[in-house]
Amino acid sequence: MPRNRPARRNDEPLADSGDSLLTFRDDEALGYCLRRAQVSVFQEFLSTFEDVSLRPVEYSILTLVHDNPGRKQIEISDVLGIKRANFVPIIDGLEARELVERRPSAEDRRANALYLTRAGLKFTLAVRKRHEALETELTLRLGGPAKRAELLELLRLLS
Amino acid sequence: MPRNRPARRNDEPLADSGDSLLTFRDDEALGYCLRRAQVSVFQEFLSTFEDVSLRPVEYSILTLVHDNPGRKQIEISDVLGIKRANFVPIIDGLEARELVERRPSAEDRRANALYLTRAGLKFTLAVRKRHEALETELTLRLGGPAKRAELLELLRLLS
DNA sequence: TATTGTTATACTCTATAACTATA
DNA sequence: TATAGTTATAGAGTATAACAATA
Repeated sequence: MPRNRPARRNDEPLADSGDSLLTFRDDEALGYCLRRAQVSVFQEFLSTFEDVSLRPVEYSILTLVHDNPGRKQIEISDVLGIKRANFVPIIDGLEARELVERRPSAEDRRANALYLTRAGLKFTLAVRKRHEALETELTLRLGGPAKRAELLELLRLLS
Repeated sequence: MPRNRPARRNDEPLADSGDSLLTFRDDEALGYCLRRAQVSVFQEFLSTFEDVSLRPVEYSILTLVHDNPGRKQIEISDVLGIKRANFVPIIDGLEARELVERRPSAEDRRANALYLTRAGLKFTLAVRKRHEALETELTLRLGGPAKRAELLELLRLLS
């Protein structure tokens, strides 16, 4: 949704002038603030990886296939909460870029086993490095690793 | 995105059995955890207000118009980060439900001033009550108001 | 019968361009 | 010339149904 106004106190009266700020109770609502932070961090991800055309979901798939080579499409898509029907064109894209390979599964001839190509491995290690730098930057903004851990803990309570 | 697996330690080795859990580094990544929590809380919002067909964006608009009656569409949509073109059908819907009214603006004949109808006011006060209950429930899950404030503070640092 | 990958399709969200009527 | 509201449209993301091959 957002990209929003500087925060203001909700208990301040609304001035009468034409272009005054609006009172906005929702900027203290958990759902709204979660959404705003999530969109902001995702946009930061997008601009960080713009030059290599990498979306968050593709990054997750690459790291997942890297750490779990040979898994079926359905196993990878399940972890990410992506319907198998919607997963197909995403893998199509990664395969067209020769980062990921579909190979017939040895145990189940219905299934595709997913692997990183050599180029995919190199790419994945590189973007993972950049992702770590992004996490470090965000951690700094939060006030250090303890604050980051605190945030992750609280987010987990809502998930 | 998610609806995910029980958390596990990323440093545990991946077992060889066919249906073992996958290693998933991203479940410690800020962006991913933010997204998961946001989706979860939004889904909770949707099921809470399912019987009155209220989406988060509509709730925000109603409270915003309630607290700032007579504002132009562009002023309300700007606060929420919604393009004015996309705002039109949303207001169409709220107007069709007779919760919100477009009235010609006194000062600017290009603009629509937005107001709650009598029914819209009643509806807004009712859903605001239920929203407060939802916030209370989430606050409980976080471990109390101090934890909630902590979370909001950390989210603001990322926004 | 059930599952894997796939196609087709639809619905929501979001983004842009262009039009009109005003300013 | 710029702005408010509107329309049309295109792109993502997400959801379901159905089919072929295989379990």
